[in-house]
Parts: sequence; structure tokens; C-alpha cells
Amino acid sequence: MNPFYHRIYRVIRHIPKGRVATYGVVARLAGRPGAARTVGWALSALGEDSDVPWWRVLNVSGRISLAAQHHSAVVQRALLLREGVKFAPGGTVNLAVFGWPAEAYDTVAPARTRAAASRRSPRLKDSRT
DNA sequence: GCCATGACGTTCC
DNA sequence: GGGAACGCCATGG
Repeated sequence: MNPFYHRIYRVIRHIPKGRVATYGVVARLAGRPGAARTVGWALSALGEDSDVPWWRVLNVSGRISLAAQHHSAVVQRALLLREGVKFAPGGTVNLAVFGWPAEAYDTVAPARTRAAASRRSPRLKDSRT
């Protein structure tokens, strides 16, 4: 197993009970910003008997990424509810409240900063003429 | 090594 | 706030 996976699991294990983190944040804390999809891969590779609280990982929208009918999705929601995480009517979690680490969801700063940082490609898709 | 896929994220409309 | 498009990283064929 790659050390990167190990770091991902270690980060997830650091998520406090009753709090949630997003794939992107986990990837960043694990040392690979932008590798959110890889975090999903690492989680899918987990066994049910692992000691990794995978259910505390949501996507940036505060929603469970799994298909609603997926067994794990039901389990995930139940586990979070049991830990005190509240779901909004839309089935979303307020990351500003339950997000961990809190500074990652400050809702004030990071968005703009990261946006500027990822502005590497001028996106030349409009070659229509 | 190239191509396709995926529990994702960000930007633009 | 939602949908479409592109990028990202790792895995599998």
C-alpha cells in the first residue's frame, strides 16, 4: 500500500466524533491537494473491519457521495446521526458547523485564494469561431 | 505506456 | 444555487 493511502487513513482517524471532513480537505491534509478522487479510492478499498471512520468524509457540498440506494450510504447517514451530526432537509450537512478542521470551512477566506491558485489554465474552450 | 474510470473539486454560465 | 466542462491523482485493463 502506498504511504499516501496510509496518510489518508491517518488523517481520517483524526476527525473528531460528531464532525465531518471533505475529500478535498482530507487530500490536502494528507499532502496531495487536488487528489480528492484518490481519497475516494482509498476509502473504497477499505474493509468493513477497518478502524477508519470513513463515514465522517463527505463531499464539498456536505452530501454523501454514494448513491442513495447504496448500502454504505444508509450506514453512513445513520452513523453520523448517531454522532450528533444534523442533516438539513436536503440531506446535506452544514460544513460551517460540523466541518473539520473548522478553519478549512471558514466560509470567509479559502475559496478565493484557492481559486486564484488553480487559475493555471486560461480555459480556452471557446474556440467556436 | 496509453486509455478509461472513479465515494471529487473548482470554474463558468 | 444548479448544471456542464475540465482538471486532478491513483488504479486497472
